[in-house]
Amino acid sequence: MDTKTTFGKCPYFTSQKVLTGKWSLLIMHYLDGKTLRFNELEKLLTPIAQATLTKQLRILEGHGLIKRKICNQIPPRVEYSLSDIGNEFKPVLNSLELWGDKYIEYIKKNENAVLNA
Amino acid sequence: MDTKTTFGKCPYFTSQKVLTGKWSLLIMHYLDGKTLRFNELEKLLTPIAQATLTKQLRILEGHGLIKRKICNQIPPRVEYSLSDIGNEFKPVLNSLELWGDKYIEYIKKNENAVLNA
DNA sequence: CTGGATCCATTAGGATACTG
DNA sequence: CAGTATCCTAATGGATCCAG
Repeated sequence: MDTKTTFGKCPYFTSQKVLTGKWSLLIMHYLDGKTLRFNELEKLLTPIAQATLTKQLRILEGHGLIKRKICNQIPPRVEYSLSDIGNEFKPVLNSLELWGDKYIEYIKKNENAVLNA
Repeated sequence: MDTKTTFGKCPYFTSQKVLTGKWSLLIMHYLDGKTLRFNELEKLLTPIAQATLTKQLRILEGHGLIKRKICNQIPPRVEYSLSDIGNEFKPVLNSLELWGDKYIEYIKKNENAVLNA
């Protein structure tokens, strides 16, 4: 069992491959139900570097999770949105958000515990 | 908004921080509902390197997601299991598994599409 | 059996400058 | 506006050797 064998077979390993990247979850979240321009994503993800955002978007697009629509205009306009399989990811985002909030609470309690110790 | 500001506030950013690591999701999955020894995890995660597994476990433990129980024996026995907050992660694992399987199907269809093109 | 300590190769993220 | 190209640094994963 090597990486290539596992990718495309184990759902966890495959997910982890797809979700690598410091910004991937946030991008998926922001595009959830919306269509955003490069510019708008950049602002939402401040302080992300422009080049970094481009790379992350290319990766997600390469994995088929997001769509890229180019409108030939001056100035250029490029719109990003979730693909079909990207939309299927919504339940993961929801459960992740719930857990993330619980975890943040857990951290706070833990900090207090440390302070009280 | 910088990294420190966001961590512990945005559930997505926080989750991503916690879930970094090539093996974290798989470890969480294997420990879901079970208690496993270092040795057993190592076999399940083949071909992971011993040192890598140790590091990943320390990271997850540091984030409070897993518990480490040391049984003073010869030979040594160390048992890993999910913590309370780690157990709360179960819904994420479930939705992730569902999506992962869908995504694997998607990849297969896509390969066929390419072949038929 | 578990895992610490090193060292190394690869990758990821980002700063910066430039372009249609 | 939405990139591309380049270079740089930090972080990650892993191989190897050693130890209680």
